[in-house]
Amino acid sequence: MNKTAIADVLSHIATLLELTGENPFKIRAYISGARQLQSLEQSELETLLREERLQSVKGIGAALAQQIGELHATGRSTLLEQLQASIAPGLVEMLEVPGLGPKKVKAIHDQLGITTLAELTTACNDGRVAELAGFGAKTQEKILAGIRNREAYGKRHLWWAAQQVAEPIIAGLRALPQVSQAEAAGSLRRCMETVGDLDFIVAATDVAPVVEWFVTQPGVQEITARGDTKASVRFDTGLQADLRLVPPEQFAFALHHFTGSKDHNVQMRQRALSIGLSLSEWGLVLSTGEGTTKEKAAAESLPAASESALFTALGLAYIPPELREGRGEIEAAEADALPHLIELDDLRGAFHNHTTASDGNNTLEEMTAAADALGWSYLGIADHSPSSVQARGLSEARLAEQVAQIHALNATGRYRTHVLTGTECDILPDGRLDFDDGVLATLDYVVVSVHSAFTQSQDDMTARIIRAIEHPRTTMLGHLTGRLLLRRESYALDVGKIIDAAIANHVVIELNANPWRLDMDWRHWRKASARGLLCAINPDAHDTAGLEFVSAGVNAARKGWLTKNAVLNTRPLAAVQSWLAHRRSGGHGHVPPAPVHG
DNA sequence: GCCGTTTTCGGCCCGACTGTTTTCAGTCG
Repeated sequence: MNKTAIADVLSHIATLLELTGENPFKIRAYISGARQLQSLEQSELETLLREERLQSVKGIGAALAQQIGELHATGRSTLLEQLQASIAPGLVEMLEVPGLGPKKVKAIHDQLGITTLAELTTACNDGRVAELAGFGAKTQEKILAGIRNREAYGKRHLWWAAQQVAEPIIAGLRALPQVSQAEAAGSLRRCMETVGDLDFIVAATDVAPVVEWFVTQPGVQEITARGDTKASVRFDTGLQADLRLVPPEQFAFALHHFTGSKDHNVQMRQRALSIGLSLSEWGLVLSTGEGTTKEKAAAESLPAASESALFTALGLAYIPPELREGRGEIEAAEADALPHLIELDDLRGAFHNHTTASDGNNTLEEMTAAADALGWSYLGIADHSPSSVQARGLSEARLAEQVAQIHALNATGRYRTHVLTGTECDILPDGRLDFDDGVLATLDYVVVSVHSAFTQSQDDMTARIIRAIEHPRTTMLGHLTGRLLLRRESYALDVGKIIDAAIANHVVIELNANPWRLDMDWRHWRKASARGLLCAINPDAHDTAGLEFVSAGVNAARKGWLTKNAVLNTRPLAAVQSWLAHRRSGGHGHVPPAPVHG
């Protein structure tokens, strides 16, 4: 089993342990172990297992090391099998119903003998659930509603879509006279690729009008909580949103707390404790003395007018929200070694875009005009190759015609944006490219992508892509895994091996910025970039509006700790042209390091 | 189950909200 599969098993064991009423800290140990494991590289895990040093990883002790070893070697867990034999799978499903936690599920099971959601629905309709101790009519109704809305409640949303809902709410909150500060927090602010719900943090003195405004927004279908410091609503799209109201002096602490991630917060609190302080959403206080953190925070919190001040108080450089994933950012901030992250304004153009020649919805000239309006120095056109019949892939002749059009367009000088000639060339099932070398040689660059035979084995797919990477005409690899967020999983492939091959062959890997893709995933970039992999942030635009997807790509790049220098399309046109020319001239494997700009 | 330069035992983040209670348990984040 690989580390992801093992981590999934450990998390599942934690869930099952919850249902048995186990010690919560034991459960937390399994969850934390799974997280630690996930943050290791597969190769690190192999090494640690081989050298029997797994227990050197913080959070993994004897028991977890044994579990992990067993799962790695055999793919099975005796503990998991024991738990599965004793717990009906329907109980795990019940945990997903909002309002139902392990205690209530256990009560429902033990006292009513219920093991499935269907039985639970019947029992609620019969009024039997309301009669249980600690339950009542409202709980029963909430369970029924939760089961009905399970799909919508549980669904995550693309960051791009959630951002569009959040933007007007933030603007509206800021416009209220009672509000001095308002920000979105949570996974939206951290720019996760998908978002579970929205969190808004508001500094206000008079809360009632703010709550009233919030719960009466268009699209609000249900108000699920409404108090003096918090209100929750659910939109008709299923997206949920929380509003949290704090006094102005607590704003920075609350914003930090609700931005998370959970891992980041745990580490921040540990860091605070290590220097004699206690950090909470309420403030930062001395960890000694009587009283709760909240009581002390109200009376004596160290002031923090901003998140920056909060980090400073803990001896840390400011950590941008995108990095707050508990993946080493606190250590880096302590050493003042955080990267200077790429910004949207750093981009000078992009390489992977489509026109009406293949499956795009805007013409070459419309796309160019749109790029010009964005201030781009260059726009790469990479329409599909012949094998992508469904996308009207270009024949050799049509490609030659398009290249001639591009040269003619550039010659007019009509746009400040220089158009580069490229192709998104299919990687055929055996790893050959879909155009002959001679055709590829007429282009400024070549993006290679998989669009067929998604069901190949991992070994075949990996070998196929590596063969394409080793092709001397290949400039960059498009959408590495083929995933569509919330819709389609990645095809099977060994990402590590492909990154190795790209670095060895000086091939760029694209960060496809289409909000449905964001592929290659941000989690791989930090290490890959440190090893010399060059990134290109490409919108994969199929219309003029699609060019703006690059902002989602920049978000993902920032999450991957990428700097401006790590991304090819931050370079000026001349530098990009000379880089591409060098690659075409057979500089294969001998490309000098990228010049440093800015 | 994990951890430890005060500890090998006794902690492990903790507060808001809801619904059920009549002082608090469970859930959530």
